[in-house]
Amino acid sequence: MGTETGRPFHHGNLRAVLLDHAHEAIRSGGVEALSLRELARDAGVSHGAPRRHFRDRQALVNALAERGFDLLTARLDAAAGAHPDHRERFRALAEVFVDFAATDPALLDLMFTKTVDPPPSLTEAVHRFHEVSRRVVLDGHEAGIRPLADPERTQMLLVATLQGIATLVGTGRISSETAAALIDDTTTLFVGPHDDR
Amino acid sequence: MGTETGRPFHHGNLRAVLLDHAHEAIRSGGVEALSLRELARDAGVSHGAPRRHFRDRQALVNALAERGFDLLTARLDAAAGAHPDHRERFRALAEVFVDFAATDPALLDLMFTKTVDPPPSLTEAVHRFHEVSRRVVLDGHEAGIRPLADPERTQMLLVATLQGIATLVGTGRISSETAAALIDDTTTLFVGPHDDR
DNA sequence: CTACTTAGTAGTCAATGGCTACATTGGGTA
DNA sequence: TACCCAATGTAGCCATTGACTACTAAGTAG
Repeated sequence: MGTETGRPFHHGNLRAVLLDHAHEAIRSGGVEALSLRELARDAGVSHGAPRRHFRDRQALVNALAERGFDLLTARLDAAAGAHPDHRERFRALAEVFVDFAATDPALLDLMFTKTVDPPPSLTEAVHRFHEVSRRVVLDGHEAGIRPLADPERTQMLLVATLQGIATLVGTGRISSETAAALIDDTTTLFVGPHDDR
Repeated sequence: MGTETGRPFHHGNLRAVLLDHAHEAIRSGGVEALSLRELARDAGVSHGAPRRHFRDRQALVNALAERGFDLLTARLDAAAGAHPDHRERFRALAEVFVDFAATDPALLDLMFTKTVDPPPSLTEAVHRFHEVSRRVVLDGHEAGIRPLADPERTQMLLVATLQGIATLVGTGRISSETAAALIDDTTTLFVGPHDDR
């Protein structure tokens, strides 16, 4: 997937190394702290080398966003697969989302920032990301759990809600405890009140 | 309000002019397109002048975020005041939010980006922003509209949801039409199904 | 073995943020 | 009124950066 060239050449796999360091850089310092030249230095290559893999700074940012979506999608997938019960699966999804935001606020920010002319690979990554919640919501819908009439819209509203909670956590405006409570509430709204008989 | 000095001095009111131009700049080009020197040129002052009003680039960004919150708060207030009916008031709030995102995606992005060590004035602006939805939700709660047990959490979840929808609109991932539909759905979830007798 | 493509290097340039020393201005006050 | 002083703006400087170009090295395919 993605635009991997993959084969070790002069350096090995510069592109992957650059992305790793870039990820690390934004984790401590935000997007603004990204510098192509610094990445080059970190990787031990000349300042022009990154240009062979990323047309410009924005291309690197886009690649990071794509990586972010792939990462989040993988975690959501794993969480969904680990819980057969719909309610638990739903909760697990939400928790993964919030955890992602708490761990990597800058990356989440990138992923939900407007990009003019996003590359097709990014658009595809976003699509794959939506597929996870889409499947979960559709499963619930078929099992009779229908908070709204249209499951497509339920899914979109769910993504919006989770992204919103995640953003509040990522920006430090609510605590992890509050976020956990909001996940409870979201679950109540989307799959109904807990049935503790 | 905020940190206005206000009195015309050498230039007039450089700070306000800089903020105006900055707002305009990010509207067409995002945060990355912000340049202190370009702002100075636009305002017809030397490149060092902005430094008297904003310690560094980040301070300008923070001031923009603050302005964004004040702007959004004012619009939300106006919308809330214009609708006595709870359901309509709720809808109006949501619509203002989404409209704001559609018009000013970069500003919304700023407002919900992590800031290390935000200035007190920004924190206060955020607080005032939360007050609007807080009051609306509490009013509804007292009128018996209680989607969740705790109104505080209802309010926070509402903000998260609206911010989420707004972000999806702002980033161009959903259309305005879809957003309108999601507002319907949000209203259904938070105020109950429409009662068309 | 040779030609071609990909990856990386080295040097250049304009623009930027941030710093410092200096000039100007207007309000408060002795 | 005259003076002082803090606020405001200026001018010059520097390191860093993103982007561009010409050149070199290294694999690969014919």
